[in-house]
Amino acid sequence: MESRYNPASIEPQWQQVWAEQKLDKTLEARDLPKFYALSMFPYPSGNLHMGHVRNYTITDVIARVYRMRGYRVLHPMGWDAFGLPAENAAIDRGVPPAKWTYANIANMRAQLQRLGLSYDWDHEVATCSPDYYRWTQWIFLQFLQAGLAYRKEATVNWDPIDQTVLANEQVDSEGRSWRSGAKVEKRLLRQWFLKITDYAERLLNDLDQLPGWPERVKLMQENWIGKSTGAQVVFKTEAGDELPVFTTRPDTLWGATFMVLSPEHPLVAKLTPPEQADAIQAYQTAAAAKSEIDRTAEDQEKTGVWTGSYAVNPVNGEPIPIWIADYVLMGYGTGAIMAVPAHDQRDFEFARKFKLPIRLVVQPADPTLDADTLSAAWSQGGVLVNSGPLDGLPAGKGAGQSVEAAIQWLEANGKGQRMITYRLRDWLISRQRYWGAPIPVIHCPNCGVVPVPEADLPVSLPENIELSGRGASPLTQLADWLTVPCPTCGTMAQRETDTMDTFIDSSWYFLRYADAQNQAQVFDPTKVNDWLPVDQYVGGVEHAILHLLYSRFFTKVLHDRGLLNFDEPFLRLLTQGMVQGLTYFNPRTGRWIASDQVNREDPKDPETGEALEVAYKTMSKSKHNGVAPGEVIEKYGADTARMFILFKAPPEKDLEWDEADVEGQFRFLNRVWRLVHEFAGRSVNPMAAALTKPEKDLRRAIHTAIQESSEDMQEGYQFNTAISEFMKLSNALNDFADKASPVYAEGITTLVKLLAPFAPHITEELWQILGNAESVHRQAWPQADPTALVVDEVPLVIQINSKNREVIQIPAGLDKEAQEQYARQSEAAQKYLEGKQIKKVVVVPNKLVNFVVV
RNA sequence: GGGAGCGUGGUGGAAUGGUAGACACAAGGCACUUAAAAUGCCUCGGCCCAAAAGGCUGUGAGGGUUCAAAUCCCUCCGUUCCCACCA
Repeated sequence: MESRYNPASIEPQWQQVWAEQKLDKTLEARDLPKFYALSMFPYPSGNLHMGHVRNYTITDVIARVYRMRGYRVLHPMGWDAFGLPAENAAIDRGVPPAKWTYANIANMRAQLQRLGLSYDWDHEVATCSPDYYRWTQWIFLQFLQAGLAYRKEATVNWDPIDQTVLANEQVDSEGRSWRSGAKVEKRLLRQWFLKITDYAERLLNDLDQLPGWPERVKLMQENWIGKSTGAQVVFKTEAGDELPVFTTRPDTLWGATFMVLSPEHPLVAKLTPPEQADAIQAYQTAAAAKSEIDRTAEDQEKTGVWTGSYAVNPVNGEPIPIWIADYVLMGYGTGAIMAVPAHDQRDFEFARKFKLPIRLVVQPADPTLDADTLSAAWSQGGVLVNSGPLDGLPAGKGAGQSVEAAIQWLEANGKGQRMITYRLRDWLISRQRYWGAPIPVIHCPNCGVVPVPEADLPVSLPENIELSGRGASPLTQLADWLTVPCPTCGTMAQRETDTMDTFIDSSWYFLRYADAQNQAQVFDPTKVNDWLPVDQYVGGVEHAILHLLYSRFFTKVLHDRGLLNFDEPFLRLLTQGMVQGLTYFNPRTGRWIASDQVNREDPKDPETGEALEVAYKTMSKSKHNGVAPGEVIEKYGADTARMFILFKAPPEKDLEWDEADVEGQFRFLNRVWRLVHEFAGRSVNPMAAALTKPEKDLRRAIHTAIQESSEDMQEGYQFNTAISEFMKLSNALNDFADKASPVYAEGITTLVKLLAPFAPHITEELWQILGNAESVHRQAWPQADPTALVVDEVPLVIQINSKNREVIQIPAGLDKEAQEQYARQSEAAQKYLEGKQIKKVVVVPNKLVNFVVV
């Protein structure tokens, strides 16, 4: 009867049974409460890494617990399948991107299935499939109709040797093309944008509606949207041209002693007298040659050139010189600033370097500042001085303070107006790439930009192509594909050859999952409104900004188009930490060495014999750490891998993968295996009228495990402490003598059920060995019996002057006086209270009594 | 420079105002075994005492609030992440 726990044989066997029985099919019964559990879908790179395993295991446990609690659960999986790696692989190996991608999907799907993840594969989507991108294109047309998609010029990275557009990630830190090594140039192209800025205010405000999101993610989104309130003030040049500036500190306008324009500012040429022209042009050329990185680098010394012109400060009529400097960016605000050196550090450094005047307009009570001796800009509080109508006001942004007063004064005197700006830019979605969803528009010489009629969707991507990595997108070379009659006038016209940013594909996939196979519509609104919003979303914190913001934007737009009855897609969000692998580092050679080549006790470089440093690296980014999920699963089984990754650290924290610790989880599962096998087939005594003391204690242990692990799963998903509860229960069962007791039987079945969402295969096997025909995954999640949790006695801590002196057992639930009486009779009290005067007694019911004595 | 977080045994971590170190990993010892593996049992923050009993001390450092602080407040140190010449 006794058999060894052999995951390699039972796991695939049960996976097959579950697949045949469609155990993980999504329940559609409308009378059950719904739960939508979602993991961020992977890019099909070809292989699962430990970060994936962690992500999907977390969501799978949540989905399984909700099923056992009686919910109908949608738990789908799919593929974020468009993107650059497929093109790179195509160039390197001469395989068409589609073929490479689908092969990877097949491979990774098999790896996911091997982990025992309870997906309903009937809801699978792949963003590169025409069934999917047809609707991505349809949604783009919705944006176009809503006036939320438009074209404007924007720069791209241009490789002059390969004659191709490069993604930012294809440009190295020196500004060279990764493939040709050519110095990358900037080129202007007309490209498509989505007007996410129209939604900036809602995307910001609605963060308040997301109590189930981590605060730090909301804060990151808030910072990314970057709302700032201030004023627009128009300065005039001597020639009468207008130079609007945006400032968050309009109260310091009286302290503006010069202006700075971005070197690219369109008025620069006009402002420059001939004698300054050479200097200005030289500076502009130098600024243009600087890479983004150089220009935004920290501790960059201030540079700049005077244009030779002056502007008039509208609040006091003073002429102030106009400079250009590369620390002012054309892409932010108006590309021009008023400089207040006394109260802005960058302006201060600039003024000191070029000997420009500094005028104090905020004077704090202490220290008393003097513009001549100022060592840094004063950006803190104080009272306004030298500021005409604002003199004497407290500096600050609140009502009645200087900023608000300044805005009101500017508006009343017609010198400027209140203005709100956002750091958020419109979303550039054009990619000069092949492997993406084609933007469904046609350029007609007569009609201009014409949307492809919905009936003609999808605009399919020709799949059998060859990529060279040189020249323009292959779409521009395919005459058959490129040339089509204009849908409006019939003239021969050309298709748009840009494809969409892959972030578009992933901004709506969670909607399609609810109705993945719909051929007639993007989705049936009834189904989507039923399943959505997502109840629990799980993924890496690296997506905290872009993906989550774009998905929220899409959901709001589709809501406003009347397609959805909700406008926030994800109710609760869990951002899981990274998985890192143990590696060794040789500080002299700078080489990383995999852990399996090094003796842990005495890490030495296998080639040079030098001592090594221990380090952890992110699994997905390092090739040097030899731990792939495949090997671990082969050696210990999927259940052990799942248990380990959940037990090792709380889900939000980074996790260091160390194979030595995996053994511990394997041993725990083996112990459970033995416990159940030793029990199975035994006869169980009938329930006696009264439980013995050990039975009562065991019953309390059982129901404590239920109670605690259920709480751990409810609040914050503390899988690590939930598993430790299972271990405690297993230890209690192991120590329990009367194996024929009905309470012991209750403990065994409870343990198997509690463990089922975590280790689905071994529990299914053990459940069957216990004589059950139905799957353990169809059982109800155990309920804690409050009567079993009741304790007769509690430990009481006796403190004298807050120092622990003794622990005694007292009856539970005593009133304060009775509890104090027990405490007074304790040995510690007798010993330490003798001859002392009691100043105060603190009684915490069922916990402690503290005697404060002198 | 701005924002957020973290800092607890040899290690991962537990404890969110009330017995610090749950549950594990590693390590050491013992039992079983011809032996090994597996398994079971014991010890395991530091210091004092021959040992036990016991005592003192201990959650990055310093201070504060409280009968009571890993937990709350202030200052500093270290570290991680995000953003950043953002007007």
